[in-house]
Amino acid sequence: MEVIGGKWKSIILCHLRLKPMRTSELERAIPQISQKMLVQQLRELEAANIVDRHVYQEVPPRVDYRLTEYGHSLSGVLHDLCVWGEENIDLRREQGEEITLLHRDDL
Amino acid sequence: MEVIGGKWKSIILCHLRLKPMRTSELERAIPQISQKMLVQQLRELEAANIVDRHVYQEVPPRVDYRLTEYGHSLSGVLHDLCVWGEENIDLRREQGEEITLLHRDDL
DNA sequence: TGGTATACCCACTAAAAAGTAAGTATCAAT
DNA sequence: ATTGATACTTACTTTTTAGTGGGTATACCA
Repeated sequence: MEVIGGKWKSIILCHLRLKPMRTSELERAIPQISQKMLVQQLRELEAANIVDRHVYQEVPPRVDYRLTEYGHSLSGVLHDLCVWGEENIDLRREQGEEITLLHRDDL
Repeated sequence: MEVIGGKWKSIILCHLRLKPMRTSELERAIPQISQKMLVQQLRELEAANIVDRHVYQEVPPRVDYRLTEYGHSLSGVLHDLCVWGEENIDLRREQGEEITLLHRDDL
């Protein structure tokens, strides 16, 4: 939980699980996140060796982030959690709860 | 993540996954948690319909907590997360990191 | 020279989560 | 009347996490 906890990490990871993504792509994919939080969470995931920051030697600058091999070892858990979460949301929606979150449409 | 996030919920759930437990048992099983946090987290898990608070009509009072059926649907994910976490800890210990947490010995 | 594009970084503030220490309620047994 | 056991509450403080609004650096291109 220390590694994937917090408001944003699991969401970021769910995106990166599918393909490497650039900063700006992630920003678009997760519109609610601020630049600061995005960078900060990516740094922490990098420090935990879950994602790899890949810099292209180009101008204008280009960077993308991808799961490391170790990060991929989380993929299954993440997927299951995601599936559970979506069922969870469905259940709660059926019970009339209003849920407007970062799920489903983003993932 | 809203349901199982935070510092304590996943730990509590990992215990309850195995068997119903009383307040005092949980306190002993998770020595670092304060009474306040334990009760507070249990209340939140109850509100999310993940755990069920079972009161015995006895004196002195007796209460235990157990996963609801819905809570059990998390059991698999929780287990996988736990396994990943332990591998994670092993890896980091091999690399000389000092980790003193609530894991392994408690679970 | 100024504009564009990308990927940041920094200082500050606000909000949420967690921690601490003490108190409450019940009722039986002594 | 006091103690003991259990399961909480409450008030308060500290720490952590998240959000806001700005700024920086590089280098091409007109």
